[in-house]
Order: sequence, then structure tokens, then C-alpha cells
Amino acid sequence: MRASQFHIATTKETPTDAEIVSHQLMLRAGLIRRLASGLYSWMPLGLRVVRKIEAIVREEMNRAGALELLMPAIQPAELWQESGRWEKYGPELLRLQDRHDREFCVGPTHEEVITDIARRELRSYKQLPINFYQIQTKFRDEIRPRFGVMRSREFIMKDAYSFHIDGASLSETFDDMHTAYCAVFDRIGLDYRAVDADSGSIGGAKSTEFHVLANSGEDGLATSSMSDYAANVEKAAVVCTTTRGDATQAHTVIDTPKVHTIAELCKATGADAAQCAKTLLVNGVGMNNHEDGSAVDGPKIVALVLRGDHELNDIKAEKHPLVQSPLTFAEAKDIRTVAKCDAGSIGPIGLDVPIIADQDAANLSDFVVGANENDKHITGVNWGRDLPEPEVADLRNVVEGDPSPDGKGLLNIVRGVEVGHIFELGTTYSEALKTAVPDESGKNQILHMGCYGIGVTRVAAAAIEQNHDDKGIQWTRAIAPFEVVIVPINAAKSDSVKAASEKLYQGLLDAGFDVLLDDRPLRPGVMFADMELIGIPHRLVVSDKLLPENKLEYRNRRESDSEVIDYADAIARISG
RNA sequence: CGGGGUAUGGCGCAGUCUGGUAGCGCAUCUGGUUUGGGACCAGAGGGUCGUAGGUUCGAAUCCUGCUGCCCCGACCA
Repeated sequence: MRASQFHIATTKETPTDAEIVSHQLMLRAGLIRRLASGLYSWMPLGLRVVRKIEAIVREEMNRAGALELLMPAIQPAELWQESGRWEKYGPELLRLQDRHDREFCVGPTHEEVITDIARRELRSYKQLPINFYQIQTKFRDEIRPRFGVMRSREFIMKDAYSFHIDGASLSETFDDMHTAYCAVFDRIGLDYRAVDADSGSIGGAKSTEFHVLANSGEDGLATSSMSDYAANVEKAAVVCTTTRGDATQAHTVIDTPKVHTIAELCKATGADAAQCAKTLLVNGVGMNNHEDGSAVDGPKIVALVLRGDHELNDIKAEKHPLVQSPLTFAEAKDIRTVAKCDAGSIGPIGLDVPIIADQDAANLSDFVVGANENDKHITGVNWGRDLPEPEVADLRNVVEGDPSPDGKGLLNIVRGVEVGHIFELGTTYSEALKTAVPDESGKNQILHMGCYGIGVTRVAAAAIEQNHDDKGIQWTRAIAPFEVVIVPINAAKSDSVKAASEKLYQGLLDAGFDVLLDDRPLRPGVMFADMELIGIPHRLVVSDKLLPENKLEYRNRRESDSEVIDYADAIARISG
């Protein structure tokens, strides 16, 4: 490709609304343009990257035996009603009507459609296992789209769905997909981790997430220092190592004016955060939703007690039978009703609601709590003496230094961007959509199902997040929009530079390289800056300085120095 | 959904408090000089100041409604 015939649209200035480096660089390099909140156009340069990622994904899926198909982006409501997700999925599902007022949605995922295909197409166990996939645009009406294409509403996803006669066959394909995903991310050249994950709203049993490690990542990952254990912090179980000490202090009410936070409480009392308990009031199951006008017979509130230095884990809390899912905090008026005070002074003593304590909070003795009276706290509190023994559960996020759940080593916490997720769904959807085939004995068996996703467009952003410097993007060769760029110096004045550049360009094309010839009539500095911003891995500079000796200059995007090479060695140099 | 911020040429911003001819940098176009790290000189084009209404002789500026966008948020208990 000749740069003069391409659309190169770089900017020197960073757009103010771009928060993270990948978003900034994608805009500055002209890879994407914003259309509306969470909606981005892929410009020619950016689309080249997307297509290369797609090609790698496609090759590895095909290699793993999956079959590509393409399903409609728009899906009829009936299927979603059949699976029960029309109600369950919530406002993230973009719903619309056609001219006959029939209800549809824009697919955020395709379990319903593929299961419908499976129940129509699959007639015998002999056709199993089978794994279908597509690479397609999805739409999820995110509450808060951000970070450009990292969390956009419309995005490209590779989604695969496998069908099996039993769970053992599903597990085999699940493992095959795990291997295929590793192959994809290895080929792209990403530093990633496969971690145990919560299967979330999609349902099912086992699931593994693939995360690209990056500080800007929205997920916390817990990894063991001694083993290959790795899990999303949402999922990582807390191994409780604390034991309760004896009560030595008296129950004492103290004045704590203007103290509302644990930090303020520590400052006011000199207590350590680990010696304080915080009491969170959340809405319980049966909390009226007020919208249908039905009578409210008192708020169904649940109190969760955690140690002051620990964070509540929403996912773990939601799993408790008394807690409403999704987790929501009690409203101010309900807090007043239940605790007779405002948030900031709540404590577990005397609350007439179910009290669930995190393991470590339940092991506290002589601890500090809110007094359920504004501007007062209580010190020297002990379970069993000052208040009943609580129900105990694992409610908190693991923290750095917690023991690894597999018993080997301690946990480190790192941040990651989720780029892939594979699930053993089991029979959730095939039961709902009555998908079964006869087995060897002729008896109908509900199919077992797996699903496997890769966020293609997010991979592009994550790759930049992990590969950049102060000059711009540093693509790995596998997904670079161009593998090599030729920069002629002063071609307008020098016929020999021009001729040598053209010859080199043709030679690289013939050798099968994805090559860009920067034939724009620009000063060298501009071309260098543009090509570094765009992130092309290899650069060949043709100039009158070196041409008489049949030499040119080579520079790798990741190196700070150039080297002079023989003109004839150019192709060999960038092949390595 | 709640809170905060913001909206002025393609991009980044000033001007708003204190109402009086809409400005700067980058980018673009023309001509010339330049040509190994985002050049210089001269000239040019481009803005219903988000939108609807109000106050006023006069509104980017003051008032009201609406909308878009960005950030923060269920951790404060």
C-alpha cells in the first residue's frame, strides 16, 4: 500500500475525553472514530488490525474443529422468552419492534439462536460433538460505556457454541477450546492469564476467563506465588486464617462526632481498621419493588458485617439466599427505619434483621462498631456477649497476601482486561429450548452445551494497552496494520532514492509482506513520527546518504537505535 | 440510575464573573523557500458560540427548560 493512496489521519494532540492510553493512541493514530457514546467506526488502518485478529481466531478455531456460520444480529423475542432471558437480561438488552409491532432484540450473545439451530438440525448422537462459531457484531447497552472500544456498546465478538451427548464430551471440547484460546493469544503475542471465573448471568457451571495483563484493566486477578492457581477476585475463595481471641474489654459507648467512614473512625479512636467492623445494609429477597403498587409490609433488609479493612464481594453476597440479586444497598429511609440512624453510624448490635458476618469479621474480639445512633460508636464489642453469634459466610474480596485457595503459596493481585471467556454451560439452554437427540440406546438425551467467546475488538485495545511507548503503538507483527514501512528521504529531489524505494517496495510485495511505502511528500520527521505513532514493527529508510554504498537503514519499532544494512539484506532482516 | 463537570471553526482552548464588531494554537487551502526527527515566510477559507425560550436597545456572556458528551459512584455505614 502506498501511503499517498491510503487514509493516514494522525493527530499530535490527545483528545481530552480519552482516559486510557489505548483509547488515546487509537484516536491519535486514526484507527477509530467515535460516532456516539459506545459506538465507534473502524477506520481503514484500524480495520486492518481487526481483520488480522479475526484471521488468527478463525484459523485456530478451524484447527480446533469448529465450524464457522453466521447468525442474524437481530433476534426474535420469542426465543428469548423461551429461555427466560427476555425478562432476566434487563436493560442491557436492546429491544425493538418491526413494522408489525413484533418484538426483537439486537443480539448481545447467541445462545438462544444457536440452540434453536441445534434442535432443528441435530438428529442423532452420531452428529456430536459439534462446535459452531461466528465472528459478528454484538450490541450490549452498557450502563457506562468507556475507554473507547475497550468497553463499547457495539463490538465484534467471536462466539462459539458446542453441543454434546454428555458432560464428559463437553469437558473435552472445553479443554480443546482452552488450548485454542492459548494458541490465539500466543500468536498475537499478548501477556495473558487464564483464570477461574464466576459464570455470572449467562449461567452454567465451569468457566475460565482469559485476561490480558494491564494496569488499566477493570478486573482484579488473584494469582498464587507458588502454584499456577489463578482466579478472578470475584471468584477466589477466602481461606480464613484468623481465630477469635478472648473478650478483654468492656462494652463502651463513645462519642464520635462527624465520623462516617472507617478511616475517620480509625483516626478518631486510634483503632486499626482491622479492629473495626463495618455493617452494610443491603436489600434482601422479598424487598418490594414499589412499582406495582403492592403494599409494603416493612423493608426486607439484610445486614452484612465485614472487617473495616476488607471489601464486600458483590458476587459472593448475592449467592446468599437472603440477599437480593443483583446486590443493591438499602435506601437512606430504610436505613433510618432499621437502624434508627444514618449511614456512618450503623452497627450490628440490636438490629432486627438477619446478620451475616464475613469469616474474619466473625473472628473479631474487642472490636469497634457503629452504635446505631448518630455520632456514636461502641468499642470493646464481642460476639456472643454483646450480641448474638452471627451467621458466617465468605463475603469479602481476597487481598494481596491471602493464602492461595489451593493451599500453595500466597495470592498476588494483578489487573487484567478480559478478552476471552469459555463456559461449560451444561443443559441450561438445551432444557429451556428442549434440545435433545437419541443416544445409542435410542433414548432422547438433553444436549450438553458449551460456549466460548473472544472480544475481537477489545483484543486490539488490550494489545495497545500492553504494547506502547511515549511515541505511540508498538504492534506485534501478527496484528500490525502493516508489517514494514519504507521511508524514502527526499524522494522528490532524488531520483535514485525514489527508484530504490520503489524497487524495494515491489520486492517486499513480491515476498509477501504487508508493506507500506510512505510516498507522501513530507519532511522526514513527520513521516518518522507518524509511523512510530501508528506502530509499524519494521522501518526501512532509503536515503542518498547510504544508497551509494548500496545500504539502507533498518529500525525495529521496539529498539531505540537503527542499524545500517545492505540493501540486498533488507528482506532477510525483517523476516527474522 | 445517582452525583459532578462540560458544550465556542475539523482538533485543542481563551473569551462568560463585569452584556457592546467572536479570538488563539494545531490542522486545511494558495504561492515561495526548505528537506534525516512533527520547518519557515506571505496570504486565504472556515464558527446559527449544543438546543429551545426569556430578560435587554443589544446576549457566547444574565435567567429557565431540554439535549449531547466526559468523569465519579453502589465501599459511606
